[in-house]
Amino acid sequence: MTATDRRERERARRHRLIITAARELAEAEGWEAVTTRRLAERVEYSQPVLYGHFANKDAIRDAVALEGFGELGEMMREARLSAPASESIRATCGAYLEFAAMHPAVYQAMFILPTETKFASAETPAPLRAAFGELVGSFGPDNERNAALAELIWGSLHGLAVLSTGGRMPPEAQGQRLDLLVALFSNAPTREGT
Amino acid sequence: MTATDRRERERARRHRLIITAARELAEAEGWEAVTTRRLAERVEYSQPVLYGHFANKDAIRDAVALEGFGELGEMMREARLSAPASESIRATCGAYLEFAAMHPAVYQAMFILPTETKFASAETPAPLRAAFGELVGSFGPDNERNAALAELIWGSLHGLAVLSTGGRMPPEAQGQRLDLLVALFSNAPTREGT
DNA sequence: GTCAAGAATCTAGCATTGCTAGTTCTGTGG
DNA sequence: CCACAGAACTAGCAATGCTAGATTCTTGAC
Repeated sequence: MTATDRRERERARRHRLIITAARELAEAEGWEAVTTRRLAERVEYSQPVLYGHFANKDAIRDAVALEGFGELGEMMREARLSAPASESIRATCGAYLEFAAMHPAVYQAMFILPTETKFASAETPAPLRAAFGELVGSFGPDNERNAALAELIWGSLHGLAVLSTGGRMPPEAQGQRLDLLVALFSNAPTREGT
Repeated sequence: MTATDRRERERARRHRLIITAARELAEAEGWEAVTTRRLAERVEYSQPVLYGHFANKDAIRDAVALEGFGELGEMMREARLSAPASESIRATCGAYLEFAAMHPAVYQAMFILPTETKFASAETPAPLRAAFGELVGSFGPDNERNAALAELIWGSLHGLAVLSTGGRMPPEAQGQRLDLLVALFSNAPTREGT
């Protein structure tokens, strides 16, 4: 069945093509510029083929987001491993903010725009779990306390990322904010109470 | 000139009517349901009158946001004043999160959706400055250190607010997260370094 | 009171959007 | 070589933000 086999391969290739085209277009001109017509033109097919691959436009964005979760996890992992253990929080968080600044449109698809992707649930996709695991891991062993700290610092990082790329907070001072944030979280008491 | 005077009054009344109608519709069904047609129907005028009051649809949303900044500042102020001084950070931050949870659509217009409103600039509208001032004030006198802490905690609060209302973080645990956040920020050293 | 000037408001329409029904083309198996 | 299945396209629908042009309504001079 090499015939249908080849078809399968070509189909997968086109699937990837659509995702990367959407990503590039979004990164270049923002998600509001990603219309089904422009996207179709970009991949050199007509609109209906997009719907042969994805249920609707949002599903395409979700696919871009999923790709992003993988990359984000990878970036945080590498940053943590290539830094001394005493700096693992700082390195991981720095990688997070760097990713958000480098790929604002992908970041938007992951964490800002409406999505069908399930967070903190049984159906949460593996790359997302892995990325969050990196954040927890930077605090040490995976126990309840570190998970809580990781969740909180994730919230903080997300806030900083989104407010600065959205022009609501001066982006220049992001480094200082990160320093301050890491300092506060490193002072965290080992048990609750002082 | 009571004639033109009355016209002026009616015009102002309708201006307010449009804003509150947009707000209610957004809060009830989300901003994507706020179309110019539905909004026009709701205020019982035709579409073009909307454009006699606002440059475009986004300007209506910005007007809703501006109203929100006033209310948020007010809420934080009241919370801080009716709490013991030792709890002012906690009270102010609690009010922030409460506002975000109570008025998700308004919060979205203020801090998430694209906007023409200038943040951290000379043209920043007074209600926005006042609201941020409340946050700074909860840390004590308005100096550089407290401003930096306020900016950072604002980022953190925003992250928590947006991730929990967006279904990306379980909303039930918001109280615990707030406790943890406030504990970390209360431990902040007075001068940089340990 | 009448009637033209000007303001206020509406109707109707444009271009663009996401999505799809129905037709045409293409390549494969007999 | 041909009939047929699947793939791709054309053309269109309903809804969107916004606006030009027609229409109605108010106002003030005579």
